[in-house]
Amino acid sequence: MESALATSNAGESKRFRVLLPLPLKPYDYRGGADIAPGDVVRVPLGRRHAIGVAWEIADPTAPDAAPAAKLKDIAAKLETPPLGRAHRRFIDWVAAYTLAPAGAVLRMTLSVPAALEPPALKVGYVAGGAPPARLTAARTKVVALSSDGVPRAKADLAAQAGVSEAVVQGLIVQGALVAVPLPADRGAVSAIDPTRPGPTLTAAQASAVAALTADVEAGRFHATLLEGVTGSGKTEVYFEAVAAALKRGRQCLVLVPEIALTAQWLDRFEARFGARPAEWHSELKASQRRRTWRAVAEGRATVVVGARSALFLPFADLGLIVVDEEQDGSYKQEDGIAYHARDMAVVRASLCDIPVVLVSATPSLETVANAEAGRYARLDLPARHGGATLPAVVSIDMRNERLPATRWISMPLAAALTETVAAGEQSMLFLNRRGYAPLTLCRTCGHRLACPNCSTWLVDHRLLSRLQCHHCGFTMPMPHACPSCQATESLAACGPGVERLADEVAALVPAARIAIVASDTVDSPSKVQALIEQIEQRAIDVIVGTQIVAKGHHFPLLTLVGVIDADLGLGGGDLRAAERTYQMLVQVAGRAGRAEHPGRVLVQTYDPTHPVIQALLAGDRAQFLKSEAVERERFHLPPFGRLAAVVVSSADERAAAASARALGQAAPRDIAGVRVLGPAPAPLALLRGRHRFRLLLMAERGIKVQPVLGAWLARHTPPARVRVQVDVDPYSFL
DNA sequence: AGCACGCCGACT
DNA sequence: GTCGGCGTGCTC
Repeated sequence: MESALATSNAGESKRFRVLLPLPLKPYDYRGGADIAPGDVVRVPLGRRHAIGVAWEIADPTAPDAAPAAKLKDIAAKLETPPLGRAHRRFIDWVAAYTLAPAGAVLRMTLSVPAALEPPALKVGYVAGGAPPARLTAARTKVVALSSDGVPRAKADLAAQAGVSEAVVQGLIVQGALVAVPLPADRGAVSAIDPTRPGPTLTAAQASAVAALTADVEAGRFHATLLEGVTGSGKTEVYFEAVAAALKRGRQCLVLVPEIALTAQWLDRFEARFGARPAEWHSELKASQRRRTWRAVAEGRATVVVGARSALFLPFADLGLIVVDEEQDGSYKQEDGIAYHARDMAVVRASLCDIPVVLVSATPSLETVANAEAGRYARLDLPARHGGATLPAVVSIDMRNERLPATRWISMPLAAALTETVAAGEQSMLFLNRRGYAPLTLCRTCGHRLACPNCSTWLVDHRLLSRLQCHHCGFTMPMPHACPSCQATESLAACGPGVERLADEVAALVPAARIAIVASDTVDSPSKVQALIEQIEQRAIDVIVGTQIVAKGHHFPLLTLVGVIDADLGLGGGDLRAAERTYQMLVQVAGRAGRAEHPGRVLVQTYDPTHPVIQALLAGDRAQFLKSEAVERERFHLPPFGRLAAVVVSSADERAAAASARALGQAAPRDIAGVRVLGPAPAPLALLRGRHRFRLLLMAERGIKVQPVLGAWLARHTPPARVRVQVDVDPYSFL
């Protein structure tokens, strides 16, 4: 695959640019004829060694080339599959786009240092050499077991002989057992079988499959939006595209927003292909991570399902990328290198020259715009069951409800809840707030319990009996007295979280069996599985949950959905607030009445005339997208204009403010179609102990913002303790 | 990111 | 007099 090295005499050395997984530019090293671009190498760096990738052959005459006298030799080439040219170009592309040092992007690929080293040699032991000196009963067992000549690891030998490892160790020291190398555990080869017969497809599914299969077989870049409501069979359709790529011997990557929610997805995959795909997410154990990384690099893992970071895995021969739930906000990485995995998936597909499929029931405005402009093909799947009746959505105007300050469930919703539980059906209440109460204040002096590291209130988590900051990891026990005025019995919970809402449900419907579902109560795939089983077995009557209940699972008996505070996400002037809230509410509403049971959705709101609420009530998605697009176009917001956020932060507030001001002064002024707003304190002015200021660059659509940003930021070098982070295409305004 | 160097406060 | 805090700077 690699371009052949120019013919060179053996032993002659070349200059290589070596990219290290550090926030540095590439450094030049000397390498012999055994080194080729893409090789993973170990190089001396200062007084230590570092692992990096031979990126390309360097030009010694380049103006910024290091002087020959500074060059050091590449110390070794590691036994890791080389990083292909397309992958290296992808890393360079992401670095250029996000204005991050290429080394920092490489770090996302070389995220498992242990996988780069040769696998630890496993040692087994066989009987041999000296017979044991004092033949105890325990030693006899070990000798008898090992006399068959089969090498066993120390722990296996001890376990199988029923003795402790100390006994085995004693025999090893004596020389009665001798070490022999065990064959390295290379991990299982994928048992995923694309030739198993697929499901029977509807005509619409079959034609979508035909289009995607043709793309896979052409083996060329092509982006497709696969759109269809839940239950329209999108997953079956892209499974067939996966099968087509596998039949051609190529690897597939399926990106999903949150791996914890994919137990049902994994079951479906296994039902179709006879085995589970490799998983990639942050909760993997070190050993699994190492094995999977290696298997992906060596091409043994044929299908990977993973969170956004899986996009940087070193696939040996990627043939297809699928981005499921492409509209999901969790694809956007905010900290460190700010990138959008959906957009970068399209870039990776383009550089690898392979198809990419964006899948959604409610595609993002960006993706719809790309499809309408003809940049993406569009495949629509109609609902399968003759148009499963959409649940009736009704709004409740909370301004007329006059609820006491410690209640959040309106009369109509309370009545519906009681009826539904009495009928033996299930309900779901949606409130996007974890914990018991979002704010605790002192009734005596008015003091509010705030995070010491962030400008946010501490959230009362009664299930843990602690206060928690949702932005940094800060947590403390609930104090007995007010920290400010020392008054006791004076701290009051303000506002609802799901835990408190569950209390209210329990008071309203004492017989109801309630499950609180939030990222902190259901935080592992096994807990998700257990919860789903409980719901399916009708052991739960009311689900009270945050946004994690919005997607995924099909519960046939769920006939009532109550949205507690539909306006919650709409404040704050975030450019995507309306879109995000609408998507979320549509998904939540979609949980109701999926089978024969008709469902209903009650939406509590203080602003029933808001376009988001109106669109939800009317069930008119197209109209909503259109009016939202008009708004964004008017203000030159994405996708009709470009944004880049610059966040200046430091533990030292004055230093951060000074740098932010300096950047404001240095901002480009005379470029047509570009303007810079700010600096202003960021909405989260203090985050994890750092004071933050924001600047926002707005540009017309056709303008490449990276050169503008690059030139701008080069005009001010902040002191070391001040960090300047750039977010091209920011999602939130935090 | 490491790991050095270097320049100011509390110890043997 | 030294030990050691972590601010600043460099690594081909």
